[in-house]
Amino acid sequence: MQRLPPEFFARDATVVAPDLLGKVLLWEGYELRITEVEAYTREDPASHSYRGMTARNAPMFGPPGRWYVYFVYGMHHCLNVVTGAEGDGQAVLIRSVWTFGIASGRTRGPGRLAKLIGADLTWNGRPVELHDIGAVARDVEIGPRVGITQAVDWPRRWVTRST
DNA sequence: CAACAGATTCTCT
DNA sequence: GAGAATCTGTTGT
Repeated sequence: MQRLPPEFFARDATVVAPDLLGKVLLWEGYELRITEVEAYTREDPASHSYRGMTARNAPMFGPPGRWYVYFVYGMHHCLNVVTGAEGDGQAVLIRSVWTFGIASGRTRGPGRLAKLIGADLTWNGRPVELHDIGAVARDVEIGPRVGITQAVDWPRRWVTRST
């Protein structure tokens, strides 16, 4: 079990995203293994950072390896990891994880994941603690992202069925 | 300032 | 497939 170093996140979101599959987030003593991610970069029309920095997306322009949590639809929080170099405005959205312990299974959607682990706006800018347990994600599929209307066809979503 | 769309999810049709 | 819950950012009058 090795904690991912800052250098891990200081790469392009499209490179970090697939590399995050199989990595582990420790929460309340349980291992949450990442199974679905999406990459968002500055030149992406669907990215929050596309039109520059605002109060909400400011964490995306901060140093990599920190959390970027935003509130959408007046109801849900979404959990992202800032990537690239400071000022790049990149992030990887963590859409779902595989839970062990309580009830093993795949979480459904980024909103439910954030609620499960209690992620909210106070997480913004805090260092990310993810671990490499040596697991290799298998059966990785690349496909279109979810819930957007711009650049829908950009292959920037990665999913693995392995646990 | 009003209108609308949005990196969501649940419920009913 | 449509609607609700209801916050944030963008665009237009």
